[in-house]
Order: sequence, then structure tokens, then C-alpha cells
Amino acid sequence: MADASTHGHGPARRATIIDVAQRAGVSSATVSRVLNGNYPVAGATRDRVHAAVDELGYVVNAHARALAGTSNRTVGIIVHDVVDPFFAHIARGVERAASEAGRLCMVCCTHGDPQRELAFVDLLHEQRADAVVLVGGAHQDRSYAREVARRARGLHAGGARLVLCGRPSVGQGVPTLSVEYDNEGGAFALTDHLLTQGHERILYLGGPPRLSTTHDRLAGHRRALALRGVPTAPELVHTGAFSPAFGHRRLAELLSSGLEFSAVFAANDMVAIGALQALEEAGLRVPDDVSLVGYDDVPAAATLRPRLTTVRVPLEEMGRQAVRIAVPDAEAEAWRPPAEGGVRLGTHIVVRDSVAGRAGRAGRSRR
Amino acid sequence: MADASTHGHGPARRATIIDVAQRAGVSSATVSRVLNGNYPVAGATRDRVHAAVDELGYVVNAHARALAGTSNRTVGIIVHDVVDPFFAHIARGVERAASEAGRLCMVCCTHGDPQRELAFVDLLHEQRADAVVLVGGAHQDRSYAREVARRARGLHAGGARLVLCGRPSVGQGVPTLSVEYDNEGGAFALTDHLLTQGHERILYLGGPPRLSTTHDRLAGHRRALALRGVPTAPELVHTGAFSPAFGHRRLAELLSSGLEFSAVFAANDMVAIGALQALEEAGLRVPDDVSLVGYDDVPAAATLRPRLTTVRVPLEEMGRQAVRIAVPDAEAEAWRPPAEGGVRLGTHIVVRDSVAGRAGRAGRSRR
DNA sequence: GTGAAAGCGCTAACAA
DNA sequence: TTGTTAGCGCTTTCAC
Repeated sequence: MADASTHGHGPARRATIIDVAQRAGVSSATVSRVLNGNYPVAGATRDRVHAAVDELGYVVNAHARALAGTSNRTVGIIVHDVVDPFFAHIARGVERAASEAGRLCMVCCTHGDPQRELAFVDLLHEQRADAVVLVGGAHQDRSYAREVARRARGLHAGGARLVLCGRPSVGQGVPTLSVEYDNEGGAFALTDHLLTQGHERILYLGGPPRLSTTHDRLAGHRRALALRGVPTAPELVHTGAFSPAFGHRRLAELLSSGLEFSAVFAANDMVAIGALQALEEAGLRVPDDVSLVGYDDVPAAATLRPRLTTVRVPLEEMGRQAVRIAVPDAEAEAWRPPAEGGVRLGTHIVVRDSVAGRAGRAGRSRR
Repeated sequence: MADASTHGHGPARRATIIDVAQRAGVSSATVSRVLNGNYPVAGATRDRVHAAVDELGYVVNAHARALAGTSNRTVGIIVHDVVDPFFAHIARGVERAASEAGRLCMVCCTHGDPQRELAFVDLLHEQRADAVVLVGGAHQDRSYAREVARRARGLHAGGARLVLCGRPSVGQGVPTLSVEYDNEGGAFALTDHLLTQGHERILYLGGPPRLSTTHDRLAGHRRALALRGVPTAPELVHTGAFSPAFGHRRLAELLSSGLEFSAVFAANDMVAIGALQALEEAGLRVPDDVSLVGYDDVPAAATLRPRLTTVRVPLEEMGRQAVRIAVPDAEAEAWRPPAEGGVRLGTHIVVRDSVAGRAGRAGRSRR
């Protein structure tokens, strides 16, 4: 029952390539060759080796293999939280592309802690991942950026790549690859949409204050406001977490404080979910009484009632691109890193049912 | 710019422990001891080593370390899809517990393909993961179970563990660990709840036919029916995917076919999301015209309108337990595998707003 | 407190 | 087509 070998006999030791070689009556080099299938070996020999492998329950040791030269074919991905759909979709893209490139994917969760993030980059470097993908907004802090840059250089020196996915570069000349999306542009378009509908008092809700994502979305929002000559009102900006809980709690507070606004720009769809709940509980109808928009276009956005107007971000594609630009394809011999060191994907607003015209209390109502 | 070393000088080669040793004027053994901090080393020596490490940008090679003896401290998890909340929450539990136990987490996605699943178990074994967690329902097939059993033995022989999380054992004497939840019981309770509300024609919708999860939920459903003497009607059972798309499409077809039923038991919350949409589109109100229940209690269940009555499954806790029973704690010396070889967690129904009494067309309506 | 040296299991020249 | 052998980078006795 607790026997170490399949047959319950022999020493409690894992079979090695040498064991297989002896059993098959060949050398370890031959075993290696049949296992890797990258070198001609006689059919009969190959069969004997395979038989020995099966009999011994031999499983190649990826560490020994990696040590001996060939990369161990893994990529690492660092996210805040695998459950958050924003990260989950990017992670799915990374996993799929990695898998297609014949690589295993190591996932780390920081829960938003920059120190953990750095520690994970180190850990992944130790594991000799071919690429490390850093996902989502970056903590805006110079010394932090310096630490990231240092690790990017270390990874690069070892032939690996640090990929910045959805966050800005950490500086000129730092050897990173990047996958960006038009964050500022999406926020601009969304705010412009709201303005076009007659909203001028727009509450901006959520997003960690010192996160690059928040910075960019807010920048787009303000640019749209400025372009229409709408004054920015400090009391209308309330940053915070990227969660339903924050959206719900803060909006409920604001509502009972008597703050006036006709639309809510939730920093992402999760915040919008909480905001919608707060609005409902206050007896306000969306979009008749208050309009609401989100960001990211995660599946939940289309499930909400009213269906949420939001900005589409090509999350899964970002994940795919991150590994595509960092590691050679499985079969493709002719592969070189992208000239530009990165790709930039577009975003676009998707209009659904959560926005109505300002003067339109009697406006669109569902059913 | 493309220099391999931090300073742009010297050979394009990664620093090794030998380089550090030379630079610090000590032996590699001493460097190893300093780095692992598991052996007394003079303060001054330690400082010199750390300085050399920094100057060289040295990063220990986890493969060499793993080869030389100490486990490489990783756990693997195999799921269908990281985006599906069912798997995402379990994955989060696994990642957290692994992280707390000082381990890295390798995530693999099978997209429901049993062959891929087996291949990933092999890959993870090759990586010498301390534990491999197989998540979610199992494909019900004898030869498949045999393959899993074979791998469980192989892993076990190498000192690693295969953990079955949310799926039945693959046979007596097969060295696996398991984390189960009361799947059948949850389905029983849910159906009983529906029956109590007067529903007798209950449509069972979704869940891959040859998956153990489907088997168990259907079993609980049927047991509840039988207990009340309600005949099972084959035309009321429609298995399929675990997705909103399936729930939507199939229910729409069924609705237009004229099939009669007063409640829908969606095999999971995702199916319920699609079902709700189909119901809405058909002009049917939930729960006034038709009652609807889901399973799993993922966050979306509470976001739907009406809020979905469903069965709470302790997903994240299942993930945590999976690694807890399989690997020693970070600091805990005194650790031994659970005597029983597994844990079993409870489920319970959470009643929200998607079920109304059969006779109650005029019954509860929101607001 | 520190060093020398023997592996860990595999791959990849280089020979035969 | 197959065998021999020298490492890959680290940990860990065993001496000193």
C-alpha cells in the first residue's frame, strides 16, 4: 500500500534514466534519445526502452533536464487574484498560449501587495521561467519601479523576459516587453458618451489611488470633461478598491450624504455591480434616475439588469500576446522578439442599457 | 542594452554559486549555507556573501537545488478553465494554501478533455510537484479511472500525492487523497425545497452527461423526487454543458417546443444565468411564472435579478484543504497526512428570490 | 566556522 | 545507430 515501487519490490527509490537503460540493455544516452524523439533510434531499441519505462514507471525529472541545458519550458504569471474576472481572463490567455507553446504555467497571486509581487518575480526567476508576465496596474512609486527594473535586467541577463501586461514601462532602456491596451482612450470615450447624453455631474467611483490603471482611467475621464469645458469637481472623485463591496459601501454613503450627480462612472465592472446594488437599495432606478457605466466588459456586465454599458478590454488576447511576444512558438523555428518590444491593443465602448439621457427621466425604460 | 550581465561586462553567462563564492572569497558550500540560512555562518562572512550576490545579480537555480535533494516546493492544480468561477475559487484556495506553505502553484487547464488531464498529471509529475490536485468532476469511464490510478501510484512512489478534489475515488487501495463535498445532499435539499413549494414538474438542465458531478447531482435530485413519490419524467432531464450558453439555448428550444414545467433546476449557476435569460426573452417572470435554482453559489448568483436560490459549495475551502492534507505546513515540523486520506465538506441550500410557490402566481413579487 | 568533494538525473558532444 | 563521458548548479556529508 505504501510501497514505493509499482510492484511493491525493490528499494523505495524513483527509477532513473540509468535504471531504464539497464533494464532495456542500452545506454542512458539512448534512452534520452528515444524519450526526446529528437534523434534517430532503431525501432526495436525504441520498443525495448518504452517497455522498460512502463515496467519501471519511469518519469523523467524535469529539473535534471532543465539543469542539463534545455529550458524547462515554463512561464510565470503574476496577478492580484485569480478569481477577479479581469485577471482570470488574462490568465486564461496566458495559460492557453503557454500551453500551445508547449509550456507549463505558474500562477502567483499578490492580492495587490507590491512586495509580494517582487518576491514572486524572484521566485519565478529562480524557477528559470522563460517569461514572467506581470499583470495589471502597477503601484506608482519610484523605488518600486526601480526594483522592477532591476529584476527585468536580471531576467534578461538569463535569457528570460519580463512582460508588462496592462501597465506602463518602468523606464527607458529597461529590457521589458509590453502588452498594453488603450486605457485612457476607453475612459475618454465612455465619459464622452455620458456627456453626450447630457450628464455633467459624473461621480467617478473606485480604483486604488496609486495604481497606474486608476491614473489612466481618471486621466481619460478628465480629458473628456476638459474638452467639453465641464469643470472637474473634486467631490465627485472617490477612488478606492476595485470591488463590489467598495462600490456598494461608498456609494451608499455618498447617496445618504446628499451628494448630487446624475451618472456614475465605476472604475471597473466589479465596482459597478456594487454601485448598482446601492442604487437599487436607495430606490433609484438605473438608468432612469441615475446612469451607470463600468469598465472591462467582463461577462457579469451583460448579466446585470440593466445590462451594463462599459468598455471592452481584450483581456484574454492580452494574455495570449504576452506569451506570444516573449517565447518562441512550439513548432516555429523562425521566431524573433517583436521589434517594438511590445504590442498595444485597442479598447472600445460597448453601449447597453445602463445609460439614459439626462433630461430623459421618461426616457428609455425596459419593457 | 542587450548585455547579459548587469554591468555590461564579462561573459554573457549567468552567475553561479561558484562565481559568488569566488567573489566573496569563500567556498560554494558557505554560500549555500548563507543562502539557505539553515546553518551557522559568521556574520562577517555572511555579509560578504550577500554583497557578492548583489553585485553579481545572482539568483539561485531552483532546478539545481531540486536536483540536489530538497523538493522544489511546488504544487500543481488541474482545472477545466480558470475563468469559470467554480474552478477559479478552488484555484484561489489552492494558491493561497500553497503560498502559505511556501510553495509555488502550477496551473493547468484541460478545457474538459480527459486526455489533456492525464497529460498534465504526467507533466506535473515530471516537474516533481509535491502534490497534484485534480479538480472537479471526473469523466466516468473505467479505462480513464485506471489511467488516473496508475498515475496516482507513480506519484505516490515518488513521495508526491495526487489529490482528488470534488470527484470520487478511483478505487480501493489507490494512494490518493481526497476532498469531497456533499454534492448529492445539496441536490437533494434543493429539489426537496422545490417540491415543498409545490413544484412537481421540474426541468433538470445542464451538466455534461458522463461527468461524476452530473451523476451525483442528478442522483440527489431523483432521490428527493422518489421520496415524495413524484415520478421521474425522462423528458424533464436535459444534460449538456455547464455554461450560460447551453442553459440559454436549450431552454429556449424547450420553451418553444411547448414542454411543461413549473421550475428549472439548473445544474450549476452558470447554466442558471443562461436559463434566466431564456426565460426573460420568452416573457416569463422568475419566480412568478417559473421558479429557478442553481448550484455552487458563485458570486454571480447573488447578482442576478431575481437573486438566485442555489446550493453553497465551500469552493475556496476545498482548495485550501486539498493542499493542507497533501503537503507539510511551512513551519510545522510535526505534520502527518490525514488518517482518513481525505476530508468531506458539507453543502447547504441558500434560499434567495428565485423560487415561488407553485400556486403562487400572485405570490411573492419583488417591490 | 569553513572547505573539499561526491553526487542528484539528465543532455549533448564526441567516439566508435 | 549506439555508447562514453563531461558537465549543468547546487546541497550535503565529512574533514579540518
